[in-house]
This record gives sequence, structure tokens and C-alpha cells, in this order.
Amino acid sequence: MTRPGAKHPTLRDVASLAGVSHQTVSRVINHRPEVTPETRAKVEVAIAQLGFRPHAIARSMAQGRTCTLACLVPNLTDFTYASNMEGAESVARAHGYYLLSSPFADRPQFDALIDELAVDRRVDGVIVISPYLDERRVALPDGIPAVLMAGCLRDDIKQIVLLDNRDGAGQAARHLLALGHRRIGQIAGPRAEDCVQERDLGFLDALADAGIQPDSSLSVEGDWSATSGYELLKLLVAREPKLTAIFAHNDRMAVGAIRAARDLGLRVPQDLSIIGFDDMPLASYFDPPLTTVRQDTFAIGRACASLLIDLLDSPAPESTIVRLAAELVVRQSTAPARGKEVAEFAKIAAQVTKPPLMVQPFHYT
Amino acid sequence: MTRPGAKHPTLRDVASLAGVSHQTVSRVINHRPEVTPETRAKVEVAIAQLGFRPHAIARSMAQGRTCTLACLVPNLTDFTYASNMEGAESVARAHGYYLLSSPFADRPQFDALIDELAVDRRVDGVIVISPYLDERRVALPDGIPAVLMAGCLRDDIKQIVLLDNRDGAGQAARHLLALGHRRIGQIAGPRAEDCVQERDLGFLDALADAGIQPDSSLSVEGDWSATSGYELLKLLVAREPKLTAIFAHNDRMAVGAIRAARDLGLRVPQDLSIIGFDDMPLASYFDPPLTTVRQDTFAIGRACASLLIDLLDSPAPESTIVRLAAELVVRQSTAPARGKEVAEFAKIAAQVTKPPLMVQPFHYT
DNA sequence: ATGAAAGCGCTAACAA
DNA sequence: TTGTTAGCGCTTTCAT
Repeated sequence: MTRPGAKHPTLRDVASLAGVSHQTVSRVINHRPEVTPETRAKVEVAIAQLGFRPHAIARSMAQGRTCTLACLVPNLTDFTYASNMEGAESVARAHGYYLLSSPFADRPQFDALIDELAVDRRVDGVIVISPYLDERRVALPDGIPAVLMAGCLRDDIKQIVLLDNRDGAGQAARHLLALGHRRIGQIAGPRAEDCVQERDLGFLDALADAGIQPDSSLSVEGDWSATSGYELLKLLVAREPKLTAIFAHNDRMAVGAIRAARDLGLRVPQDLSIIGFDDMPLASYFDPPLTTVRQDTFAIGRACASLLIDLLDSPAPESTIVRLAAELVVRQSTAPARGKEVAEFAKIAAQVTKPPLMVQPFHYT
Repeated sequence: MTRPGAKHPTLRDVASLAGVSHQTVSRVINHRPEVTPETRAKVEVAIAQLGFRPHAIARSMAQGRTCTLACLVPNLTDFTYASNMEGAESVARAHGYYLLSSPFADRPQFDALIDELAVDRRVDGVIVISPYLDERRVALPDGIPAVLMAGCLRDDIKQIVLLDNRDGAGQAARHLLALGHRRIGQIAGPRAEDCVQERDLGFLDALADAGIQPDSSLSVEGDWSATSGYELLKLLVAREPKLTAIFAHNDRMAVGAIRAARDLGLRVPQDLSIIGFDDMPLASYFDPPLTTVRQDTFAIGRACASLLIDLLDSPAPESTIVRLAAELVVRQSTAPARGKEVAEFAKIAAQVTKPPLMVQPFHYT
């Protein structure tokens, strides 16, 4: 049979069984106060007897809301995204919403998707995860509550959740500086992503604060893959053999860089310190265990959903920025620069250390 | 405003603008043949002018189908699950369905979830990913098309997609045997999961075929985590110092085991060969690069969705089993047993090698 | 406190 | 080929 659901009891079935009008049944299932305890009891018996469950689609039709949120995301498999979604899902469900996650590859696909979701299917709100600044840069539709998870602020978007990438990168840089490193290379992510630009700024800020001239030849652009980390480390070392430390914009590239260093005969961390970003699963099981900057991707996802649901419940505030702090995790892929007066640099580092910037503290329930 | 969608044009708006009946508009948007080209053109102009898009909820209401599939899954972050979902999502979308993914923790939650999804929200079909054999063991509802992704066959479920775990484990074991290993330990996953039992069988089969007595003290049960792999390797080595190889039921435990071996002063693979299962991302970036058994989780997900959609389109066949083969990936965490006549064992191994068992070949589009 | 009527936006069945 | 009439199952008026 094409429609296996032709057998569900309806409100009217319950009504006639209970000997009341269907409207009364509706009041009961919606927990309205204006129903006599006796009628309520009668109706509840009938509901139980028939195994009646309200038809959510019909409800959506009548109420104009679907109790569904959508999450548009580049893919479902990257751990950071998956964990954002899991966080968002957990608060959505706790509030009675379902979360529909849809991957998209580019701007046209995004545009088509958001129309299908927001206009055709009438989801109540959308979470958009999109770091791109190039032709994939998204615009949020108006007319539907939306929050963006991004890597930095954007003028055109008012509800936004982000990681403090700039400070995170600063922490990484200051950690390396404190260990006495002066020639530090950077294996960045794709320039077209906003968090990359933020991390680059945070990195350069910290170096500048320590009195180090920026050297653009020491910054190279990878594609987040371990392979790119591998190739780029070789490139950097060829370019500047005196390099003693590397800041990679994610852990995968850091891991690739470690492999390359080893293939070059460099010991990590004795000859070369390498720090990553993300604190991905098993980061502590690589060799050596990875020093990195942790982002709480689950909390970021929760923040997105919380913010969105707040928007749904009450009239939208002008703008809400939720910024979550990154946290340095020191393991064993970084070590003091050889032959350096560590104490001297530790002093420098201490004086450039600032507390993480929290634009607005965020509490979820 | 609580309902930001009060402004969408409807079928009737289009109809009156085009000067036809709303039914004609319906025929146009559904690409029915019985409409004059001229009327169609008129209607299409009106549609474009108003920016009309059909209301999917209203459609669901009238047609009794939602064009939505659900995927019930233990969580969204495990790479294997995430990649199953991404595979399923890709074929679902290609066929005009959305995929609603919902994590569940236990059987009561599963039962509640499937009722909400299948009965209340009337999704057209469900994919269930659930490996549990204990109190979390799921039952599929009837009345709605459903396919299970599992680790082995089940009498009570007719539509099922699975990895050939038994053969995969057999490949792992035969690889170790071919390298001359005779004392092989097994770090299994939780016994309550079906794939674990299959892998155990495949492993023991292969040993038996090679004339090796099963020794249950060499099989221990982990929880999939690297930490458990770490602890259990130490336990195994303490129990049987002559162990020369380990088969871990997943890569994370294998990685933990490698770390433990190293902490014990054992070199991997020279002193101890370790093989994992899954071929997770970055498996080749651990030290040493992991020998493992690959499962194509994306293809498994696609198979689930394909099967489900077939079920939707045409009357359900009695039963469909889709079994996908696992594939040995040899890297550097396994090596010949020391002091062994490798050739001798290679001969044994060759004679026990069988082609992977494919119950039913599967083709997706 | 309860019931009757109308309608959410669409499709299906029938009529013209 | 096109239009009319009924619903889909619920909620929301508005009476009673």
C-alpha cells in the first residue's frame, strides 16, 4: 500500500467514542483549562482506548508552525560540524523541535535549499553554518528567524554565534612565544574562510605584541587536509630552515606537518614545535600528543539552537552576539626553543597575555 | 510576528491573477499533461509574478505523504554514523526526500522517537541504525517502510543493510596468520553489539581454519574507546607475554593499544603487530600508519536510503539483504612475526583465504 | 464549559 | 481541457 497510514484514529473518532465534540478533544490534548475534570477523564479514556495521537502535519497546517528547525551545513561528517549539530539537536529536542540537517556545497545550492526549507516546508527557524567569504558567502533570508554560526562578526547578520578565533590563535602564538620561539611559521586554512582570517589576525597580533616583524613568507595556505599540512611544512622548512615552531590552523594539518617534519629528519617537538587548532578526537593519541587550541563545538551548537529558540519565543532583539572562548591545551608537540633563554621570552609572553574577550556571556539551560 | 509566513501567495492568488481556477494551477505545478499550452503559460506567468511556491505542508496534508525520511541513530558524531547519514542523505535528496536524523540513547527513547516520527509526523519511511543486542535491541514498527543498518542478520527484520563483519574480521586474522603470527590477541568491542559477535566469529573461524585452538583468555572486551584499547593491551600482554599480534575491533582501540605497547617498551610492528577495523580518517597518520579493515560507511548509508526508497515506490519485497564487503588495508602497524618462517604461514593463510561473501550484490545509481 | 462553523493550502474525484 | 465540490485533521473563531 502506498499510504500505510490510512488507519490512524482521528480527533473525531475519539470525540464520538467519548460522546463529546471533536473540539473538546482538541482542548484536552492541548491541555486547555476550560474542560471539566469529568469530560477530560472521559476523553482521556477514549484517547487511550484508540491509541490516538494527534497528527502533527494537520497541526502544522492549522497553527502555521512546524516545530521543526533546519540546520544548513557544509557537510555532516566533519567532526566540528557534526558536533555543532549534535549540540543544536539536543536543545532543539528539549524544546520540542526536530532538527533537519541539510548539507550544501555552494551558494546556488544554499539558496535553493533555504527556500525549500523556509518557504516550502515552513521550518520555524534556521541555523546556518557557513564560514565562506568567497562566492559561497551566504545571505540569510529575512522573514524567518535565523542564526549564523560563523568565524567572525558580519555587518549584515544580526544573530550570530562564534568562536573567539582571534583570541584562540593569540593563545597559540603566545604559548609558542613563551617557549622562546621567534621564527614561527603558520599553516593557515583557506583564506576564503572567515575563521582563517581571524586566526591570522590573532596570530600576527601576538607576534607584533612581542615585537616580531610579520613575515608573510612564513604564512602559507592549506586546505585543512593532513596532506596539505604535510606538503606545506616541507615548503616552509625549505623556505626558512631556522623555523622552530609552526602554528597550524587545524589539527589535521598539524598532524600532516608532524609527519613531514619527521620525514625531514626533524624531531617534534625537540627540533620543531607544532601546535594545532580544534582539539579533535584522538588528538592526544598522535605521536607526539598534540598541543592545540580547543573549541567547544558542542556548546557552540547548543548556543545556536538556544538563541534561535529564544528568537522564536519572543520578538527578535536587535542583535545578539554569542562569542565562546577557545582554550589552549598543552600536550607534547610543543617544547622550548632550543638554545633560547626561555625565561626571557616567558616575560614577553606574560606581558602580552590578555584574558579572552567575551562580548556577551552565554548561558544555556 | 509569531508567524512570519502570513504573506505567502497561495494557489488561489495565482488562480485569480491568471484568471483560471485554482485546480488548473494545481495541474500546472504538478506537471499534469491535460493543460493547454496557453493556459499553462498564463499560469506560469502568474506564478513567476507572485513568486508563488507550493506549500509543502498543505501538500502533505492532501496527499498523505511528507517526502521526509527519518534516520534514527545512536549519535551524530561518530564518524561511521555521520558518514552513513551523509550517504543516506545524498540519495534521499536526489529522490526529493529530506532526511531527518535523530539520535537516541536507549530503547524507551527509541520507541518514543519512532512513534513521534512515524505516527505523529508521518515520515514516509525510516532508517534505523542500531547495533545493540541487549535491552536496547530495537524492534521496527510495522505499518511504515523501514530498513535496519546492522551488524548481522536478524530473523525479525526483513529489510537490512549490513557490512560483512565476519569476513572483514576473517581478512584481518588471515593477514596476521599470513605474517606468521600464532599467538593473536583480540580486543573486541562491547559484546552487546552485533558486529562484535560477527567479528569474533570471523576471527575465530580464521584461526580455527589455520589449526589454532581458540583461547578465550586472549579475547577481551573494550568499549570502542582508545582508552579501553590502552588498558586492555596492557592486560593482554600481562596475561600472555608471548603475544605477537592484536586484532582490535576498531581503529580507536587499535590506536590506544599502540600507545600502550609503546609505553610497555614494545615496538609496533616489530615486536607486536596491531590491526584495527574501520579505516577511520587519519588512520594513515598515526604512528605507525594503521593496518586496518575498511568499511565503506558512505556506501552503506546510500544502500539504506536506496533500499528504503525502493520500498516506498513499489510494494515491499518479502525481504532484502544488502551485504557490503569489507576490505583489508595494509599499512605499517603489522609485520611478520619475528623468528618465524613466514613462508610457511603464508601457505596456511593462502589455503584458508576465501572470497568475500556477497549475499546479494548491490548497485546504487 | 461545550459545540458549531470556518478555514489552513493543497489534491482528488467528479462534473461540465 | 477546465471548473466545482469535497475533503486531509486539526485549530480558531464565535455562539451557546
